[in-house]
Amino acid sequence: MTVPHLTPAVEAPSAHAAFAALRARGLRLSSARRLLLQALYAADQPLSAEELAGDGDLASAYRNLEVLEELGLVAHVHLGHGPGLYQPAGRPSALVRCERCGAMRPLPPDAVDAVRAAVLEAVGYRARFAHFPIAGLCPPCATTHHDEEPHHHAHS
Amino acid sequence: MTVPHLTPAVEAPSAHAAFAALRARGLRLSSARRLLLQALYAADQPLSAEELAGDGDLASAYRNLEVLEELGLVAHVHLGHGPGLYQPAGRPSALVRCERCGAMRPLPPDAVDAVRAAVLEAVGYRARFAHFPIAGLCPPCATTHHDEEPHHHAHS
DNA sequence: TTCGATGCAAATAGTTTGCATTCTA
DNA sequence: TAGAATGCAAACTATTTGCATCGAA
Repeated sequence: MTVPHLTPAVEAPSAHAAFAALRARGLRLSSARRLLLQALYAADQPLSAEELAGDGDLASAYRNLEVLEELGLVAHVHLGHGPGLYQPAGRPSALVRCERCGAMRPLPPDAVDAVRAAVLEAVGYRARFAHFPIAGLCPPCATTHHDEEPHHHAHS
Repeated sequence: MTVPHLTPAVEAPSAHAAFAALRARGLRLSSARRLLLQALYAADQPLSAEELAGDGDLASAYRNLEVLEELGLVAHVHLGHGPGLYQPAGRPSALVRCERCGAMRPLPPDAVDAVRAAVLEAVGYRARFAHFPIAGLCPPCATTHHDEEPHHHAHS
């Protein structure tokens, strides 16, 4: 097991680079792993273990994602509800997510810095948004009357 | 069902005030509900449905918490993993939580304002920390070597 | 004496684990 | 061919739902 909480990211820029990183660590490149990594790098958004597993075994997908995360090749995010979502390490930055319609947007680095500074000064914590996005309301949802329909698909 | 996302809080200041709010809505004050509300108001920290249910039925506890939340009497927070935690509405403010040891601290209002302003300016979202705390590392955990033991109990 | 609320059981979603088998290095 | 990784089944946690019974108003 040994799940390091702050693994220094290996950050492979592509599926093939990730293959190499795997071999370098003495791990084996099985077809399941290859497919999973290809799906991961091909996606332009974080995907669930189930989506990444495709037709393959879900348990294996979770096991592989865990390994890849320990290696620092992969990172996951927890949205409000639903499954955790995975993506290549390095991409995450900080996300802001609408609690009402689920719309997500990356928070620009300077804003991240401002938030970090405010939190650090106030309580001494080093804020991290890699695993949990900042929750809020997007402009349309914030404007809309509170008892109407959400603008897209609803979450909590 | 009808789970409003921005219920204007009724905010009863005590268990008895909550009893009154229930009756005012034409709802019944069962013993299960009384016990749950008493546990909720007696606690100085958010508790899980299981903790609040005690010896009583878990399903009923969830059902009651849902009702109480719709009424605006109760609010819940999602920590990293584990069950959702419930507390009387009005208390939540914004929490900062250590991803490593789980230590939580309230974020003072001026810091909350600073964070909200930064997020609003950057992406136009109205940040809310009622359901999901800000994740980060507390001072001791941030200092500690990354491969050592967490300072308390570990989470993700 | 209603109908709201309960308690138990069973279903669901997301994730993890045990274990015999398969396949990579 | 050793042992890493797989695939299937079963266990687990958090939560929800169906339904017959009970009890508060």
